[in-house]
Amino acid sequence: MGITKTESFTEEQNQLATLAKAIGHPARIAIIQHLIKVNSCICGDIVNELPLAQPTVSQHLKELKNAGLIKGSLEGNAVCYCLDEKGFGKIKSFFENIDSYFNRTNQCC
Amino acid sequence: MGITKTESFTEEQNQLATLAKAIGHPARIAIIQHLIKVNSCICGDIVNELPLAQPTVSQHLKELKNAGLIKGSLEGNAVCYCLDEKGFGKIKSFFENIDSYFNRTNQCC
DNA sequence: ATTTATTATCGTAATATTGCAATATAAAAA
DNA sequence: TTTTTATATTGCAATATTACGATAATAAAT
Repeated sequence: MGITKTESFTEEQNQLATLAKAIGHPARIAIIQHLIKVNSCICGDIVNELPLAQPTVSQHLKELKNAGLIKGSLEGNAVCYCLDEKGFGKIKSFFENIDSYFNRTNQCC
Repeated sequence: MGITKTESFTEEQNQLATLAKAIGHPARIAIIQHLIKVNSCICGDIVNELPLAQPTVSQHLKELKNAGLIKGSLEGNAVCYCLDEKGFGKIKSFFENIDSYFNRTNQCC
């Protein structure tokens, strides 16, 4: 098949999976890290930062945008990108739950 | 191509991507959530919790195990699964960085 | 020893992802 | 207006992922 059985899972599960999946590529990790590093919006230079062709980078940016992890606003003929708190906020509580799990539970296996 | 250019990225970027990718499927989110919920190792009943056939679940468990997100130890003819702090620890600091980014930076776009 | 229960592996079909060349689009600059 | 610059879209080939039936492997139970 190759098709995920989305309808069999809760909306929350699908949402978290979508976010994690969007993060789950080294190029997209690199984009996120770059946006953290420059600590502000960045216009344009993302393509120069990555070892990938421009259409490939554009595609990765689109996926991050669809997931709500970055925002891009037109700034003349360039686009200004920055991290989007909305997407990251959603996945944050998931990892906080895991953190509190490890804080209250001993490793058993 | 369909092949990720792993060699073009840092080891950290590839590692984080591998972890996020492993989390990035609703069935694997469901497995993780179930392990949190029962708050201990769980032997066997994971297949019954998911709307997927046994081989599919087994495959998802394997991926989580390979990523270092869960551990499984033999317990008779069953297997005892629990979350693995190792994998989650690696991805934790990444999200902490993002958190501190949002704490010190105003949304601009 | 045979059966039962649990998990893993193999094989395979369907679909998704990755990457890029070519091309399109759109705004600024000349 | 033409050119340049920056980004997006299309089309396609290569590879990866998802799912499951069939089957294997292993240990407990009978």
